Amino acid sequence: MQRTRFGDMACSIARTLDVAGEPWSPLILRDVFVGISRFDQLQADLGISRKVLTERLRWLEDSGVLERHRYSERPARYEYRLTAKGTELVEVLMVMVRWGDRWTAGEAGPPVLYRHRACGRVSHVELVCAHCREPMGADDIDVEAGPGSGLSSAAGRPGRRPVADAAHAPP
Amino acid sequence: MQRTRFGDMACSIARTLDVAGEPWSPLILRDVFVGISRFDQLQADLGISRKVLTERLRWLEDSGVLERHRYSERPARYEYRLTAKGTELVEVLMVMVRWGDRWTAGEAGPPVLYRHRACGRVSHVELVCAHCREPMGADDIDVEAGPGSGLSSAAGRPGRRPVADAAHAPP
DNA sequence: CTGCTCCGTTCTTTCAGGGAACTGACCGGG
DNA sequence: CCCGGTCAGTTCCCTGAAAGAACGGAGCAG
Repeated sequence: MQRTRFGDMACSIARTLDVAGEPWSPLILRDVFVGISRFDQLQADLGISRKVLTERLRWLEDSGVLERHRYSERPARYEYRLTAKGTELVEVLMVMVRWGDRWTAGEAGPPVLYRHRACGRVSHVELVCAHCREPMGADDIDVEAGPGSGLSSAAGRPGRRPVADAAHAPP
Repeated sequence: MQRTRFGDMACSIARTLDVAGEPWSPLILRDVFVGISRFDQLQADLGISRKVLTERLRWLEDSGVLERHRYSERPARYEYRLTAKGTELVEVLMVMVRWGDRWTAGEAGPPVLYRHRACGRVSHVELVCAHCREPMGADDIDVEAGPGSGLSSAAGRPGRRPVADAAHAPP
């Protein structure tokens, strides 16, 4: 957990960070996604302190991103699984992988490859507009105030990025 | 900065987190992206401690994600801009926004809207395969060891996720 | 020369992460 | 029946990083 609470900000980035923003959480989700799902496995694989791992797992469970599933009665044993909410969060990781591969992989090449089951090829993700299906990167959009911004209407003067600091309400 | 260094791990997620993984960095990038680019603006907008803001900006600059541009001589004044590397990192934020909008926005609706310049519509991003352009989410892929994995070849037995813990080399 | 803005340092306090030992329920073997 | 081993945590102390607030200094306006 970070010192400052992000969950109250009127910003979807901040609210996402509030769930999975501190450094270990994305790696925990990655491990659970690839099948490392038990406490000791996670601890050994990540090298995380058991204390912090416990805290993170509880937090992710409380956030509805992971669920704790008892796979053995009587020596009560648990494994963690991604919920639908958590599986969608993995998409964020996939884009992070893409960026890391491009900018930090070095000469060794990417450490992991993704095979797209639909077409059978080793591939990577690309961002497109949900409507026109054309590429939609950071340079292809304008930002506007939405209903949850705390502003009554979009009053930003026209420009490259109409609304600058309306992305999050004042305290 | 986190206690444990992620930059050395053979995992693109960890290496991305090493650059922008601690909680404030994504929000700094968001602000710079929407035009909040000066020190005092950032500090006031985020409510971050000035000390930490200084550290983060240096780190992001050293990582090649931001550049410091002097917009005024003689009362030397600077603003921060996204590099190409940083602009691509914003794509990760866009996917985080998508997730936050879907799962944490509540009844107020999303705080910000993105208008796709190519088609003119308010939209959101979707992940597709770079090859076949079909949807490519967490459930649509298999993971395999890549050249940078530290493994000589992909020896994982076939299954839903062929390579489980080969995603990152052993210590 | 007084106050103001901008962009940071420096200082102290506090709190979360790291590391390692400990618990406790269960199981298998000799 | 006791020993060792596995799994899933819990408890403890120590240190280092974040928060908060004060300070600095360069320039400029009045």
